[in-house]
Amino acid sequence: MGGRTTRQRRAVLSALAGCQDFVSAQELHARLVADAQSIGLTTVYRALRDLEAEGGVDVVRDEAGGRLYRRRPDDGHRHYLICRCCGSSRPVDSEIVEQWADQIAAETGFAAVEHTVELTGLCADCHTTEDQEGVPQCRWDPAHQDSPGRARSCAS
Amino acid sequence: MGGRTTRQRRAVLSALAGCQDFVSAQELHARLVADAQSIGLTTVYRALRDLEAEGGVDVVRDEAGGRLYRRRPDDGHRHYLICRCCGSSRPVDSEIVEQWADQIAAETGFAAVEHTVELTGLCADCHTTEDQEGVPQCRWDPAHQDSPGRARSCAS
DNA sequence: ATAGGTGCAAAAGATTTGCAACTGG
DNA sequence: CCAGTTGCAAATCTTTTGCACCTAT
Repeated sequence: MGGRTTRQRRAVLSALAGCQDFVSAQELHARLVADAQSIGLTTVYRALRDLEAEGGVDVVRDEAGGRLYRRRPDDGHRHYLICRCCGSSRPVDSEIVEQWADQIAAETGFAAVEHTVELTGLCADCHTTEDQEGVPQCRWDPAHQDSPGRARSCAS
Repeated sequence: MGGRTTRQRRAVLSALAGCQDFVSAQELHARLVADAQSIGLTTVYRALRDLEAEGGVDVVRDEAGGRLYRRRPDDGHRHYLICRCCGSSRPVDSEIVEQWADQIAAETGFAAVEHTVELTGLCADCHTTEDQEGVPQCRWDPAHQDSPGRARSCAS
């Protein structure tokens, strides 16, 4: 990344690397603090903002509109399928969608067409678990997951 | 819609019908007030929240994560191509994406897969206008459009 | 030395909620 | 009548900013 190499930036990068799935700035900060790292929430926000600008992370929004970040694979931007229950995520092949977007661009005369695609569902683990009495309870919504499920998605 | 038929609900529905493009709760409220309608912002939020729950509107998020609403065509949910400059929107054919999403669901074992797709670009009008010196200035971002462009998208 | 980075406290915004007053059916 | 609606003020919550103080380079 462009900026200076500070202890804090390194910590954010490292914490991000330890996450398989999407995390919010707040979550990442909480992890860092829990890991005895001294860093301000503001700094985490700024580091993630910069990383986003540099293309170092992929971003999605949670149901409340908040940003969730995930380190971007080396091979460029990707789209993900995210479990609404446990928060686990996996990149999906989106060639078709990319082509579709290009085609729309050509047909409509719009320029600089960009696309956002988010897939959410319930992963095998989550919908297999016998709690299928109606709608699953844990949701991919910050308000309902003050630790459960999503936790498993990061290393230490 | 389910609830009671009050003057306010009717006004919201009507204002929404007069909009071709996506509007925020705040914008809709401003329009209503400008139109001499007496209605509280809170009420507009509640009406839109209810409409969303009933499937009466399509929703997208602006760059800041805020919700933007648009009356849903009678033939079910759609995806849109929105101009980042003037805010105009048009439904696009997304059959391919729907199928793609279904296929992903089948391949991954995820259940209840839902998708969000947003296409943004610069419409013919906006990128034809000679202001092509570099990046267009007006953006599909609430912070940069305190009236220009987007205005044209609603009737009256 | 010095531009860039930090972090606290405060600001900003969008949306929600408590609650008492109101009203459609 | 009375459960559903309203609207104002106040509360939430996430993200941004002002500013004085640090620190890689």
